[in-house]
Amino acid sequence: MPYTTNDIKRVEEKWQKYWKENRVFKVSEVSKGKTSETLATSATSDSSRPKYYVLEMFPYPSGKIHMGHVRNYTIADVIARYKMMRGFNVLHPMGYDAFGQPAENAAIKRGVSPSEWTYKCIDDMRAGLRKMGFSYDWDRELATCDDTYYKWNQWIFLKMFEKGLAYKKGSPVNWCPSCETTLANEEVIDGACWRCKNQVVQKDLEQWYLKITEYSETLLGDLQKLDNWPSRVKAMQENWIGKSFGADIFFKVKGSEDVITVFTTRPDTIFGATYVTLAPEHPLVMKLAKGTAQEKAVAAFVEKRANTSKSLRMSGDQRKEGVFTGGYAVNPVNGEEIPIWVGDYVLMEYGTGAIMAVPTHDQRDFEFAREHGLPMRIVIQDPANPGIAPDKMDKAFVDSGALVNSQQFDGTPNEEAKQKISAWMEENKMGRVSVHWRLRDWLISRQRYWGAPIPMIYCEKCGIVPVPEKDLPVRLPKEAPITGEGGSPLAKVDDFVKVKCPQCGHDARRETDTMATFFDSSWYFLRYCDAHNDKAIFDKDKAAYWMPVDQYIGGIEHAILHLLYSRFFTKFLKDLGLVTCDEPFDRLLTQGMVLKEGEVMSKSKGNVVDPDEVIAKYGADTLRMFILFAAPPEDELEWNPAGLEGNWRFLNRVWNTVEEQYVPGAADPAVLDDEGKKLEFERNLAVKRVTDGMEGGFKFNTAISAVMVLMNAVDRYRNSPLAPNLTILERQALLNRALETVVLLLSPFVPHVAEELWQKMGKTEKTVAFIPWPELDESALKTDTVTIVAQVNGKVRGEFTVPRDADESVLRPIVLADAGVQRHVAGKAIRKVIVVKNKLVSIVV
RNA sequence: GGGCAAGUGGUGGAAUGGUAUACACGAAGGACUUAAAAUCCUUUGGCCGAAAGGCCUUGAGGGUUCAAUUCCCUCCUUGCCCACCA
Repeated sequence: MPYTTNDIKRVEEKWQKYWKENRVFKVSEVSKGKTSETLATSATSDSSRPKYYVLEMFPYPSGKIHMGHVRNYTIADVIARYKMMRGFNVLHPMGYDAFGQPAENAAIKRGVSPSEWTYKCIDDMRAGLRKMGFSYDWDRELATCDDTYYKWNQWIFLKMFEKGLAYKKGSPVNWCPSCETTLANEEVIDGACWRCKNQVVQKDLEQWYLKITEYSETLLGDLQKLDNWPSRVKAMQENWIGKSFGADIFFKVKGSEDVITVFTTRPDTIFGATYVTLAPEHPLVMKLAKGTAQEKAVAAFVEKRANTSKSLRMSGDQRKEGVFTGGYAVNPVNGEEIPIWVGDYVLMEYGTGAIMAVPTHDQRDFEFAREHGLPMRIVIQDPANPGIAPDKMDKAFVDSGALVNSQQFDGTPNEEAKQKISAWMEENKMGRVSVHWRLRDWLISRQRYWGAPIPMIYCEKCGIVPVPEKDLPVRLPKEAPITGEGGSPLAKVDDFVKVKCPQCGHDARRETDTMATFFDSSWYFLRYCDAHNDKAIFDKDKAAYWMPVDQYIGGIEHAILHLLYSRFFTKFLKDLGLVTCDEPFDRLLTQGMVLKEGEVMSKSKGNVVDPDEVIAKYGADTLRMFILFAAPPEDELEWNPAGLEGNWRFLNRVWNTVEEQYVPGAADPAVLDDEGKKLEFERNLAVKRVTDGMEGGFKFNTAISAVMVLMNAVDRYRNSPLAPNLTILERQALLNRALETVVLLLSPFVPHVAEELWQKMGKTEKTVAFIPWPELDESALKTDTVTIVAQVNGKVRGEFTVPRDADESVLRPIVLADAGVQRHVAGKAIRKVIVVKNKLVSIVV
């Protein structure tokens, strides 16, 4: 019977039901050498089996799964199922990153509670995931909005507070006026809110921060351990952490006790500093201007700057504006008095908020100096332009050269001078060698409702008091006035706010901000190790068994935020003694986007293809196969209905061939005929190619193509004449073996069809997911003869079938006897013959 | 401006120094059919040629090598990330 739409539905529902009811993918860890109970249908759990933890980035439950999810989770599912067949004890969990703003927006728009809306979405999501046939251990499912989960968020926060890693400070923060909440630096993209794309402004607020900077050095250094991460993700993190080596240099302010410390990565240019520039927010700016003719101009500049949003400043022409402060600084290396300016191109948040300007050797300083007519002095000679005058330069010279105008350092190559001058300055107390980081502490408080409450209490007598551990979780009140306006909704819930101080017992107020949702997702992979523990965040031994995640899969958009925060949390929890690994994710695969007509599929572009519709027409297996076959997992994937159709036809062909050609019970032949040998060769070649594809970087597209090649060989074998020394049954046995291999090799990709065909083959002992992966018979790949090519002067001139492993003495006469080769060799002297065994003979004339 | 990828038939893509274009899609022709769908078979990088065969071809140019999509240099294009970070 051909494979029709009805069959797909029947077969896919049948197996999804079977997997669910028998909890086939429930996994048990081996803890303290003890084996926990396991279901008969799933893999037997014995301590000799190595563990494998496959994880995909859990979804935000927006309602329905989309093609991006389908791609992400299909890739993970193939890996999980393959590892199961290879005998690993596989943990493959799923959950929901369920806190966040869309739930609040839905509450405002539709009047449903965020909780109700979210749990409904989770139900829909789960149904969508089940329809794809993913091999999750559903017993470990979690949602970050459950108090059984966020209780431990709060617990981590308290531990961080205890260790001084969570602290509150007032400072200018990124504020999204549309979302009415603060944002982390990482959440501001091109000056706009990452979620709503509105312009972000700066606001002075008291906020909670996590001291991620405490881990800068190890977050940077440990990137080196991540051999199996894409290099570009590592590069992005490296950039983001941004370690700069250089020097802090002390400039005394003329006529005052004040000292301006500048940071520079170019101490070699110190003799070329012709002015100093301060950031507008620098505390000395107004002090310097006070009482000078510049006072008004400086005040106006600072004011104007304060009223310009960061995003506006960064957009536009980036002309360098600034004014003279009226003050002078003394260059410590030569006693020169140079003017102090305030300029908008100097950022208070980076370095010391002050720079020494060397216009000849820094392009920004150059532009500022030109704009404002400031002096320049060359201190590094451009080898291509010796003796050029500063006013003849059209841009700063930033390459290497020897020092000039630098006293005792004249003639020193500048790279060498960096070290020498720094050391010399340090010795003479003019400066010190220093390192600055781009990474800032992580702002985690949000003025929103749908998040984990920050477990802190404000008492007039005792100050900031942490909620005692025994009082966790601090539950989110069910009802709160969510309007999207006027700050934290929780502040308006009296029952929540009013609390007794845990220390003195007097009236106190709760913190009403909630945690950024990236907090929730920074440790969920640890909770999966022991998802229902109500006594502890997780059992240490269980985490030690499962961690690190062996294979993590998700989108490149999380290359910085989520992955950096997760690394930070893992390191913190390791310091607490709860985790044994340094890094949470051993291997990382970043899957490419799904495109349609060259554009990313997205709701806003209106070009989405609904997975449900595809499943209804072709089934989940066809969808899975198309997604895996059309492009390697890391590449972009162009949605192609014709390709989908092609994969559907292939599955039909496999289905029909098994139904019509597979006859159980045939006995293997003692000796193979030539056609049989060929089939066994192709069968083993497919095993080798699929296995290599799985082990060497998840090349699913070529793995599937290898199975297609095997199917082509099966058809050829069926249509070949029966050899005289074989019985029909013996021939049948070879065909059966090949078809069994086809089904097993395909099973990680198309599990429903594979289960059904496996059953049709009469193999009912257990689900196909735990049948051992086909073994490779290397000897079948060693044919007696091989095809080699002959090249003359690097060009292919002939093809030969020769005995395997023949050497030059055998090959040379065969090749030279060939007419095609002779045409190009005759009459010329043979200078060299190169033989690559079983591959080619190369003749140089 | 800095960093990282990538560029191969009509299309998605394959090949990690050794037969460039595997596998699939699409297209063309054929078989089956009253017909269509489905299925099956054949052909399918370009140019010259009746054929045998020859020449060209992996963004462009150069280099290393008997041999380069693959290694090296220069340039062009596209995508992504970061960015007045001193």
